[in-house]
Amino acid sequence: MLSQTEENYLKALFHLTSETANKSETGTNELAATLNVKPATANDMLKKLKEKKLIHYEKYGKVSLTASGKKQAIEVVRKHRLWETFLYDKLEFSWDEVHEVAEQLEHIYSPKLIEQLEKFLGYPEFDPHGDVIPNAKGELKLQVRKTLSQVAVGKPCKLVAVKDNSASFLQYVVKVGLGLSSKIKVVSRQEFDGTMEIEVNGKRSIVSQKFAENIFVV
Amino acid sequence: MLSQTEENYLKALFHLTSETANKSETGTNELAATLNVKPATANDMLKKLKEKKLIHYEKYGKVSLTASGKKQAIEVVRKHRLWETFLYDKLEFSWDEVHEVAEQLEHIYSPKLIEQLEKFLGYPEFDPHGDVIPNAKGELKLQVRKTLSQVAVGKPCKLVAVKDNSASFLQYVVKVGLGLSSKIKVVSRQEFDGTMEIEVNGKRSIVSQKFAENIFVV
DNA sequence: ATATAAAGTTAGATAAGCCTAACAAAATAA
DNA sequence: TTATTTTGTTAGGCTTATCTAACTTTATAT
Repeated sequence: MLSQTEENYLKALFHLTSETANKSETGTNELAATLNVKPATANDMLKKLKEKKLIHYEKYGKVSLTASGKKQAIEVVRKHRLWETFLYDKLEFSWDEVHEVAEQLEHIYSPKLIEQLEKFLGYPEFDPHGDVIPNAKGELKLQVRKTLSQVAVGKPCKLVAVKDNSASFLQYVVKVGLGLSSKIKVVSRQEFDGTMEIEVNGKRSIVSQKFAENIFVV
Repeated sequence: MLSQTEENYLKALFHLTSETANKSETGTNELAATLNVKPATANDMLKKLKEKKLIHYEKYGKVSLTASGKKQAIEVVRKHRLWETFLYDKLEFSWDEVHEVAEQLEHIYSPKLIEQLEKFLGYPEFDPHGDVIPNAKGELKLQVRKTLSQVAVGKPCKLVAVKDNSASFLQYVVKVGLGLSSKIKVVSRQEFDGTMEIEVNGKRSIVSQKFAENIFVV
């Protein structure tokens, strides 16, 4: 069985090499930065994960998950998202509070627990941030979605998910009046720096390009 | 904050020095045996816990919890029992399955999680094994109860809790036809080895003294 | 009252996961 | 195409929690 640390490395690799991230490989430094460890530490773990055949990796080369590594990473993601849903739906946690606790809960080992939790929650398809919850087989629907920053001026769209799950970002999102399924209209965009004006329920706000890049819409 | 390991040592010390165990102190070897580690390992941890003022301990002396240590131990017990209740009441876990998973869940850190979980469960007083769940202040009702082995022949009694929480014991308990609140009549007892015959719902069984010592009744 | 047994302690080792400092390779820019 | 910057690796150390083996203290039994 994998240690919590190993699970965290696999999960980070999964996120860094997913469709959402638009690339299929990553490097030691990027991985280290994601996990808040030094490159030397990440390097040690890469050797270990390669040894266990969970990643493709050669010295000085790029890193990607093997089928086995991806399967295990998805299982962690599945647990994370189910727990987030539990906290949000059943325990009155807010959008920005669920992530941190789910980071701990995702490492609990008990197949029956996850099975029953999923059943108890009514086999949810999406977590509170709008992300797809992989099913028990590790399959996850590919979502067609773009970021708010890619929407044309004048176009209405709907928020389906957020990219960043940090409390600070989510609190900001709420402050602008946004939530899952919010309808957004792009009023204008600055050519210079991508800053845009948006309208949500009649309320207008100015948001940065960085902000808009972290909002997924359809 | 305490490590999982430290929490486990405190919990073990709590159980070994509780009213139920009929003593207020324990030793290195007993503690080590409970936690399935070697005495040398337990000894190291005792020094560390003393340093943190969580236990009373002097070289070659007996061990007991300080007020601070007891408070933290009870918090772990509280979490353990709330999670057991969750698994049993909400996720269809059986009597003998809850303990193992709760051993993992009890170490999740999130005050809000426990608060909300307790509320969600309807502020339960007892866990699935009949043990009292400490409240948020760390208070726990002292239960007056004796073991089945102490019941006089001919006396009827009611199962209120079990001492051993292992799956093997609990499965045996179920096999004999027992569960929480089961009514038991002591039919006879062997003077020689304490083996007793009991009757549960009209069904008679022979049980060992060791078995009877692990059943709490009123 | 002393010998033996039981309980407890110490020293030194190991593995996981992290670090810093020094170095090597690869990518980029002049 | 060479110099510089970025990226990645190695070597050696630290901490936590574990172990074994040897030793010491306390308790028990004759």
